[in-house]
Amino acid sequence: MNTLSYDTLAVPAETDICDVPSIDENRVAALRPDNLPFAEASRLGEIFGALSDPTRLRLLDALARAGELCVCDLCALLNLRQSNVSHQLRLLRALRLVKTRRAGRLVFYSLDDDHVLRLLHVGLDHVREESC
Amino acid sequence: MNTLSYDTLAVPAETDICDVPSIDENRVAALRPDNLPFAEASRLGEIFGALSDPTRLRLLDALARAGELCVCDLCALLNLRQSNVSHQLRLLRALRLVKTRRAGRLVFYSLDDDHVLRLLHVGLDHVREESC
DNA sequence: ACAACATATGAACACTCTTTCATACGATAC
DNA sequence: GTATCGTATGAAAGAGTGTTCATATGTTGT
Repeated sequence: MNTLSYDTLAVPAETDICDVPSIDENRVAALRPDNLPFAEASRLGEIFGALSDPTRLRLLDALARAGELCVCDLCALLNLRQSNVSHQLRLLRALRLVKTRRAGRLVFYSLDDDHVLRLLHVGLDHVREESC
Repeated sequence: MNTLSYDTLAVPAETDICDVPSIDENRVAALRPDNLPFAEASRLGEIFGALSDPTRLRLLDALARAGELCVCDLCALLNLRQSNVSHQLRLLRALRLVKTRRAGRLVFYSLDDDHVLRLLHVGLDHVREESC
């Protein structure tokens, strides 16, 4: 999960230089203007990176099913240590995938974004389909 | 991107033990049977993990736009070293996100799965929407 | 005030990833 | 066959990640 943010359009800021004589230079030149900018790819990578860990996926799935849950309930439900749950939720919150609501000393977490749910569903479709 | 595969249903195989007296034991008990199994979360995490890297995202985006491209064209298009491109494509191929076609000494890569495209689109929607 | 509870945070360890260089493999052309 | 081109792979360095323990912060109740 990369957090860098330098951009790459036609002329990249990376140190990489292609070491192969390109085969179809016209085609490449035509495609290049529409390249996904590196900064956007990085931001997108952060989101997918948040979804790349089984523990975080189980947390998100639990929140999706329950609506909202406090930290200690998530601990009990998924059998995780409290500090682990807090750390992971912190990461998800930083990416605005999850939001919080305080109720006394409890803090209830819930999904903050509709896209996350869609990503989970599409991903699960993929996983379940391929196992046929 | 975790590659372990032990399972967790009602009774998890992890060494984790919750150290907090649960607040809402009934609610937790009701939710537990539908928990996302750890194995499934791991598999799902692998897919998202493949999408968590900017370089791989740019490769996939390029393939999505071009239909298919050989390794050296991807190098030229994204300004990446050949071995880097090969390594990343190998990973994507292992997850069946990408497929290959040989033509002489060239190897053309293309997207193998429709879900990947949808994941990219939903993800990009999310990223572009939040920057408003 | 204090004690008890829920959550957050910092440091540290083991582990994994990304990228690179060097080199091997495979196919074509001579 | 040999040379050349395109691709794949192994090893290694540096950076990053996930989880844990210990502890801090903040809230409630007495």
